[in-house]
Amino acid sequence: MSGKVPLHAVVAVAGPTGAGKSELALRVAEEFNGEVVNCDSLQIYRYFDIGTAKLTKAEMRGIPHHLIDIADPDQVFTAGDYARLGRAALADISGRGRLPVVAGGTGFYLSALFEGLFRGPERDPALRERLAARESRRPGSLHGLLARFDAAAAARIHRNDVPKVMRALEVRLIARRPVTELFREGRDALEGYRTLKLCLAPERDALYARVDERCRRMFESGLLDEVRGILDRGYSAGAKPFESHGYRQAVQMLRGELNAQEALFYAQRNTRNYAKRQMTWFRKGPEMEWLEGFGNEPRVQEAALARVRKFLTIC
RNA sequence: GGACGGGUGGCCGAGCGGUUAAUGGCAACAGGCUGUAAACCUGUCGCCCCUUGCGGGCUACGGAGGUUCGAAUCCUCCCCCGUCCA
Repeated sequence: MSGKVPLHAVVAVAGPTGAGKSELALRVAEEFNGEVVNCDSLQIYRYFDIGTAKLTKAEMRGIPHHLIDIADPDQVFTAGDYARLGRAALADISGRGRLPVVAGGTGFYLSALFEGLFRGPERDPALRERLAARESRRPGSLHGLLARFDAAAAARIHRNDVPKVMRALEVRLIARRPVTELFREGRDALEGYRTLKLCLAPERDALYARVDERCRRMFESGLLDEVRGILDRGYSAGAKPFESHGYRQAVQMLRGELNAQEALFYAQRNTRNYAKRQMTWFRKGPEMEWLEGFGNEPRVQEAALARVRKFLTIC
């Protein structure tokens, strides 16, 4: 570090769905003159409100929120896009002398924002289409191809994980260099900031109970109507965000493939499974400051605010 | 009362005389993840023991008997469940 250039501060609030990230982030933003930057891969999308537990305008209590409703449902949005927009938001907020508070449960986006991605080519739809066709003709052939072009990558990516095999191949074909080699050149990490990463870690059973309850309320408060509305706007039920839990089941219900009870059951179950995966992701996260409990608990909020206060005095 | 069909590990569901602790799916638990990530993928999964290696022991397919070298698989009786005829 040069020591001359003052570093801006940024706080992140991570944790599994339903842990109360939004509430805690809001609290931190209110307390320290901050603005919230969304880091949820689905709140990015317009019209997907109820099922993504987006805060309403009123719930935001006047605190500016960024990177919410910035993409249409049929738009391809990647971690790279997120990292770019996220950094722009950070710069903008810091530039105005305010504190950016990143909030969200998409671990991959969080790492793309802070740790960065490797410097490689972006996705190439045409190439992918060709590769996908090949794979569907002969399942497993992509992994075989990768083994020839980039043995190291083939060794670390399971042959069944087609999306990752495809990305590795795509990189190799476009950059004409193995991904593993590009990885070694490091990531495009965020610079110029001091970061404090908080991660909510509620007790498992309590979290699951809350997730179940939350899912029920989503259906009760019009998730189905929301989905109908999105489809009425002309978006296909095959659009990416419809693949997510809750929305997937709502679509199936509209098609008559599930009844209300089943839809709720599967939505709850998949959300619980997701929460578990998030915890796995964050557990290994570097330099995480753990907060046991939910983000809306006064006790947890006090602990978080104290932590942030201390962090800001060092900055 | 009669005729069929069925009761399998937390659930669903194969197996129908022997390499079967028992295919598979789900759940559960653990984990991976460098541009679609709320996605995609992997491992474990009856109990106990030597942390040793495809190792050893025990308990398991509604219950009780029986046939057999050997049964979840065949026979008998009983108990449940479903459909149909009365």
